[in-house]
Amino acid sequence: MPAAINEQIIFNAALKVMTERGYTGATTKLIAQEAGIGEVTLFRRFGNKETLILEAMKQEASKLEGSEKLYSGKLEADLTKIMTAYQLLLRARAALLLTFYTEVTRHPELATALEQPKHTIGKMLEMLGRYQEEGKLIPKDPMHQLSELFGPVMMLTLFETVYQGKAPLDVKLHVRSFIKSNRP
Amino acid sequence: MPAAINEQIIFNAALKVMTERGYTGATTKLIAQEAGIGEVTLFRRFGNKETLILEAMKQEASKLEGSEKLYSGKLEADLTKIMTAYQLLLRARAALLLTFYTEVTRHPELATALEQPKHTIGKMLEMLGRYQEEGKLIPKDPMHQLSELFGPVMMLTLFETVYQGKAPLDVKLHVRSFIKSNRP
DNA sequence: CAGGATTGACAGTAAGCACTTACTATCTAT
DNA sequence: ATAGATAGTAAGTGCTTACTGTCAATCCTG
Repeated sequence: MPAAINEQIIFNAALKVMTERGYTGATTKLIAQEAGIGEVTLFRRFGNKETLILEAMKQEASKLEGSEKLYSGKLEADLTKIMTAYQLLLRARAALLLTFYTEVTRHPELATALEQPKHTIGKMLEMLGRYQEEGKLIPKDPMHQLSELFGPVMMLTLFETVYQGKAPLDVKLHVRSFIKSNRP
Repeated sequence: MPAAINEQIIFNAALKVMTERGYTGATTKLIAQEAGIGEVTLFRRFGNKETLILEAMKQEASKLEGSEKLYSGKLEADLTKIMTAYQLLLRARAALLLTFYTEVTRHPELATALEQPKHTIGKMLEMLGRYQEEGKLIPKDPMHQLSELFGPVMMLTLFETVYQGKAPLDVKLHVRSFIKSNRP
């Protein structure tokens, strides 16, 4: 039943299969099945598997782009805001992020899909640096400070699949605790 | 040149190849090459690939076993000790742990290899609970507290491969900061 | 030094992979 | 109504995979 195929359907299928089975495990046959289309269509549209996966990854990564500005001058509000968004994203896409990460080290061609997230992290580091300059945070490597914020949430979310039944971290409390130990 | 083959050589090769290429990517041919033995030997010794990988994973996981007791009564010393050990382990085996984790969700047969790490984590949670009872730590979900300790180190280590040139977290400072925000 | 055990080397099998080719069917725009 | 673009189906290519069988060479033990 030929009709114009929405690329989003293909991307979603590709990412879903790749999340479940990794890069090599995500066969074109399975992706086509998941998307409900013919396998040949994938090659007609994207040329090869690598391009298909890469475009799907890039498109997903582009969703990270928070167009809003991170810095407002109110430290606790800013941190709570990005942490809430990050926790949501992580809970929804934890497995995908992990797969992204491990597969990128194995297939360096896929690294271009990481530029967007890198940029977003850069903006967060800038924000922390600015609060440091204002004397609202201890001056230290902003990357370390970011790890103190995001690391616990990341770890809890990842462990959720193995150690089930754990309540998620309370973001507001966590931010307050972070500020408490990072206040000059 | 036939001679009794040390199993450790095979396990190391299997884990190295699997770390670099994942479960399906770790072909028996590559593992044999890495170990410097004939591919057929692998099947004679382990029967099939799954058993080989599983035994290699289990053997590696068993090294996590800290026979020493975690609780000494001195909070800061205890935390610093396990954090130092953990950071070392993570820096050496970050990619392996990540591969463990992602592959386990894809090949549930491999899950038995996770029992040892689970047990070790359980003992850490016990230790934190005990310090909570003594009033040396805020009472809260020990898993959350553990995430505050390990999460930042984990995140920094994982990001090291992508964002290079970052100085590792100072464990002593991190522990002190953790105690500061988790003191009643 | 004899003999059982273990090895490597070589060959081969069935299945699955990415990808191609050839053809037919449907939709859309004119 | 027709042409061009896009879809599905079916078959097949060459390669790689896990795994098996066979056999001679080498080691370790008694």
